Amino acid sequence: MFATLTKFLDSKASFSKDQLEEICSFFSQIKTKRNQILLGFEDVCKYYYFINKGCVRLYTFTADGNESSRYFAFEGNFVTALPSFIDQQPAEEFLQTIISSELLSIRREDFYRLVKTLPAFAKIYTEILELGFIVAQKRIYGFQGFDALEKVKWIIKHQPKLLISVSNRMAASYLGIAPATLSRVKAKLN
Amino acid sequence: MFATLTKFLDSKASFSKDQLEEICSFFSQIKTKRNQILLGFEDVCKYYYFINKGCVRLYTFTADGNESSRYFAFEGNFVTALPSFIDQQPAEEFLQTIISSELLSIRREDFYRLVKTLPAFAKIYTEILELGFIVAQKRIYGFQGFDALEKVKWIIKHQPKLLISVSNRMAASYLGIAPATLSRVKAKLN
DNA sequence: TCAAAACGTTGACATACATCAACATTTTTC
DNA sequence: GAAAAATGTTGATGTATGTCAACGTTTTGA
Repeated sequence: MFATLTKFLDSKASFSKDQLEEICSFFSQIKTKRNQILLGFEDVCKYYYFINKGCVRLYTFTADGNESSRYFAFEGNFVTALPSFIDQQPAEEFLQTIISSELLSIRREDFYRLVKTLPAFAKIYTEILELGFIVAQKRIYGFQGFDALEKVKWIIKHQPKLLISVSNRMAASYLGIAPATLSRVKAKLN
Repeated sequence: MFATLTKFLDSKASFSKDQLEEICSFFSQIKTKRNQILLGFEDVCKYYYFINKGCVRLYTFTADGNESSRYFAFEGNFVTALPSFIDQQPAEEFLQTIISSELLSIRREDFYRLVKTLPAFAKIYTEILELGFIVAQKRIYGFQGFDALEKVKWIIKHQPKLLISVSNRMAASYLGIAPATLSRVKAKLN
């Protein structure tokens, strides 16, 4: 149950067996269904999730009422609605398992207690923040000045898993284009 | 010379007089001219900057060769090309003082030494990361689904300083619209 | 202080892409 | 396993905004 998590932790910093056990003791397993909402819009986010199996999507609605996907997290990664998790304000996004998934959740208090008490865990948190920042920046700024075709090519190159694992509609909403446009671009690429 | 910086630090965490002095001792003052480049594209970023006076812009060029402004930092704030600063890869952006400015710079090694040795300073760094992440997310995702008019209204509401302090061209490139479009939208708002 | 450069504004025009709709296909659910 | 719902595809059409150009104004730097 904790194999993937301990492997992840070990790859990022060095922990003793006891420490790993202590960390794992704070996580509970959750099984979710397809399209299950983990966090609703304007909920305050209380949990950090580690994905044992499945896929979690972060998404929201734009001003004109369209879905906008922000992030897809797959097996072996942490995910949460970070802004809300950090400052405990109502989230401006949803967390959803788009396929039936197996997650490990840790409560915010426990998470921050680990950050406070285990320097190696604090280091992992810093890395998550740094990496999250970098990835978000690259993704978003990388798209600036790209037309639909270039966006699709970019995503095929940098996140090939995405177009395979995720519906056209969701992928399109991640790329910031209409599903019809994505469909046409894909046709052009064959 | 360090008044603004110590005020900033004190507002974020508690330091002893000695600690503040130690921290300040790592900063050197720089005076820059209008449009001076602090960090070129593909340079590796070695410094964190604190702005005593002036304004620093983070910008890059899009695939189609247009300038794209990512961030404007004003007096009393830290700024750097974070992705490059963190992982020491060539920056995919420029750092520039758009008006003549007075900065305090700290070298990366010194910065991380402070993070390592002073828990209060580490806390500030974590906060910078968290806040940077949140601000970047809100800004960028906030614009999704906005047309030009809505973007301009948003910026007037949330960063009123920006349209005043910054040229039309730069503001437009921050909003992801053409200068001509910004001009037209502003005319419409009067 | 003045010439030169940069910038802002406005109009005419072009175009990528959204939207809508109709139909085909796949997936879900009971 | 059949009916229903969701999704993907393709065509026709509209529109917001980019681009280009011309001109007036402001800023700059020697």
